[in-house]
Amino acid sequence: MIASLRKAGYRITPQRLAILKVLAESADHPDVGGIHRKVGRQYPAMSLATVYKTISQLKDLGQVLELEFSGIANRYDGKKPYAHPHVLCECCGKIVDPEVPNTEKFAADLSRATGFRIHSTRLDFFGTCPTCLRKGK
Amino acid sequence: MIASLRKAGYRITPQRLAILKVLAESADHPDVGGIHRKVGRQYPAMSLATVYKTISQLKDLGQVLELEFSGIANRYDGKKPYAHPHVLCECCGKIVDPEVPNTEKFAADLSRATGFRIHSTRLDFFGTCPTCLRKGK
DNA sequence: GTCATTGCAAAGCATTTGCAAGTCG
DNA sequence: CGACTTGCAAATGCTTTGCAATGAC
Repeated sequence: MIASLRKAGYRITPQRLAILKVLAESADHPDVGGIHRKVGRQYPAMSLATVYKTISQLKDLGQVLELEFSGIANRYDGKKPYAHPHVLCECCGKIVDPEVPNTEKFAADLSRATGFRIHSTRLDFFGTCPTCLRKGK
Repeated sequence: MIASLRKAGYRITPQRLAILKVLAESADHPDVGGIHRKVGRQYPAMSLATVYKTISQLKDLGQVLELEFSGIANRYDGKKPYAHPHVLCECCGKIVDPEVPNTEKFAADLSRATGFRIHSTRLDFFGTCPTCLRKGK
């Protein structure tokens, strides 16, 4: 990620490094608020705007995947920055990456059927996770 | 839709009828602004809030499918109010329903693999439609 | 020293909510 | 008539933007 930013002409600031670190280490698909909170332990003056701006650059460079939601804050995946299915628990907000084969074939079939050129894919499933189910929904 | 509202104890007002009419007749997955604009030809005083409230009720009754997007307004489908794949043109905003088989099987496999109980599904594809491609992207 | 970046505050949008006035049943 | 609805305005929550001060290279 650092190399990618440098190559694109962006400057490497301590704030950015801290944000990259959180993104690279988080397996839980955090939202901007969550990233800001974690980085804030080291940089209490960090602005939300800085997190948004840095993520936007990483997104443009293809280093981070943005999971868009309406109603709730977008979530970010710095570990697998390419389109893949997600399952979200509507009870606790947890997001997991299920094993699903042939997701690209899906898009290819679709492109053939509709004549669209497909740029990106969104395969999301919403439900209740095993932990929340056990707690009685 | 009318019967469904009445059965649920909601009143049938002229404003609601006009909104239902637009939803039932629109094949282009309109957003709230678009619905409001169309209904406004007959009811210039119609409030956006009324459109939002009516759609929310229809959503609860399962009579309308809400397509959530972040960044752009949500779109609504009153013709096929159950989860199905969509392809959206990022250039002109057009949404089409492609033919894709076995989408329920997808969710079933996933439920087995993750232990989640799946409530709803989101299969969206983003790209450029043939018309916009022809116009040179 | 330059120019990108930061942090703050204000603006922007889609959506929701509170409430007085109006109306369906 | 009483309870549900309407329409307005204000509020909310996430995200973006403008701008002066700061800091990377």
